[in-house]
Amino acid sequence: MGNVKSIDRTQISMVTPKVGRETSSDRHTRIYKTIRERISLLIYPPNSVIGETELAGEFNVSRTPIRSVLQRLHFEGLVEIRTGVGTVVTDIDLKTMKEVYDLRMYLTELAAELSPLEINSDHIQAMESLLDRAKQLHGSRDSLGYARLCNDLHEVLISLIGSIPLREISDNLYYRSARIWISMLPNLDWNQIVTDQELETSEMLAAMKRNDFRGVVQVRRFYLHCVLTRISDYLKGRNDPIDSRVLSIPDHNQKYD
Amino acid sequence: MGNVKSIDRTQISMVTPKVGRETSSDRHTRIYKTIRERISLLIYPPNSVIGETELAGEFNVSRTPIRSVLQRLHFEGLVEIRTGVGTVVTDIDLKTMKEVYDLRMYLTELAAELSPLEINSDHIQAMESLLDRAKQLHGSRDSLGYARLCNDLHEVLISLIGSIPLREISDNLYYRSARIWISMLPNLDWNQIVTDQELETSEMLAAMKRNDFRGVVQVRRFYLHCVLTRISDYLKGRNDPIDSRVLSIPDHNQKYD
DNA sequence: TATTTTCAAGCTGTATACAAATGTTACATA
DNA sequence: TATGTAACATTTGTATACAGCTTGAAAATA
Repeated sequence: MGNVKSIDRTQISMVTPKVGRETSSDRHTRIYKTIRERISLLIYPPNSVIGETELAGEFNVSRTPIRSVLQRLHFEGLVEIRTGVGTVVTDIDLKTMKEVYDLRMYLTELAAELSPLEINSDHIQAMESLLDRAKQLHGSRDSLGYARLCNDLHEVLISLIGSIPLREISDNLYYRSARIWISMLPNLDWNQIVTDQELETSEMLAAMKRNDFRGVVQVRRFYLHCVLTRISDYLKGRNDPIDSRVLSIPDHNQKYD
Repeated sequence: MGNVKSIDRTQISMVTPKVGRETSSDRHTRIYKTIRERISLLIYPPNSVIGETELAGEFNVSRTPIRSVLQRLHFEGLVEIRTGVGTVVTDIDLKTMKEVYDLRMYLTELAAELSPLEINSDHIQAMESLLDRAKQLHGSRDSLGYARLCNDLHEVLISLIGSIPLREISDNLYYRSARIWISMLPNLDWNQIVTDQELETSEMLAAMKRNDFRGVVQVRRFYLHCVLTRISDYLKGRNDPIDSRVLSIPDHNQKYD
């Protein structure tokens, strides 16, 4: 066996670089999550252009690491990189949206079958916090707060998925479809939306207190069904022909700044 | 409305660049598929190191486009990029392998439910060709030919999936798990494997001739179940403790060349 | 005036020099 | 002999200059 010194050395070399400074990979993840969140919150709305140089300046790096992040977002379907133009936030067409929501509904149920994790007090506390935030949304029409709430709820739910590949796929599909729902909020009944959200959260919380993951995912599946129905109903209600572009309601064509 | 001339101009500008030279995106896809195939065929075996400079030389580009491809393969879990070391082909641990196979079995059935495409004569012809190739494998122990056959069968099957997100996910999961099965071939009964493959293909072909996509995916699911069972059985039969590394049979630690 | 052409500004794509990290190997030393 | 150390070769990570492409506006032209 090794002596005490060699063990100490190993421990030091394991700890030092983590505490000391941010890894290249860590920085990639940080920038990636930041931009992905901005897309999901419509801070970068669909069809807006986000330039590499601009982001490089903001995060104090060169274009190279930024390009790495943007290419990843491109592979995941969140942005489109056009030569000579810029990196454009994608705008989901109707067919893809339907496909993604259908998939999410199936995979949500699957999450309860494929090695679900134990529900612990941390999860329940997180959900209680989310329920509080849902209740506070009734007053003002805070779309951004609602969007953040959706993201955080998603975060709690995927943390219960034991299968890592399934968790990654669920995460990807969520961010691929979330923005379209948020984009529609201005045209829908705010009180109804917030009430639904509050109901969903409280029913999930109740199921989690019974340690009933299947109950949780059934609530989730029903919620997704409702969202998809609301979107379809709204699109049917509009008179102009649906041109496969869903989000032409606000004017998104100008550059973000 | 625009006159004839302007229409002509549009058509020209749409066609010319596609025919003339390879797009940057096309080249990315070509290199990506090439390297991914090499990984799936064990030309780059698990734990082998593939250097950026080496690939850059082979494909006559600089490191930059190669890095783009390798990062994509990294996001998809096929390689691990280690600073100062190189890009290493990943070696799946037992738990992840089980998770991926379980997922693939569920998603295979889902493919028949979610907007399946029509089975046409092209598909049937392709399958008949695959069946021929399977029959010819009986004589010599051609692992590489078997691996190519598996890849080509996979290609036909995902071409029947109408839902594009589901197709992409299925593709990704296939390449994430395919190598481990190929890695095990030297330790298994060759005739049994080839017979199974021939049977799977012929049953799928029969189902396709009935235009029975559900039949096809049920054959596929059963096949995946058999593969998973074979892998588990083999691992149980070995006496050494399973150390979460599955593929320690051949010596993969040296560099590919 | 309407249309075509030209060109310039701004963006992404690529190549490359250099920085940082890793692992090995030789060497000094207890 | 065993061990710690330091130099070195090799690899990935980053910054940056430049090339190629796209778009829109100005200028030329029918």
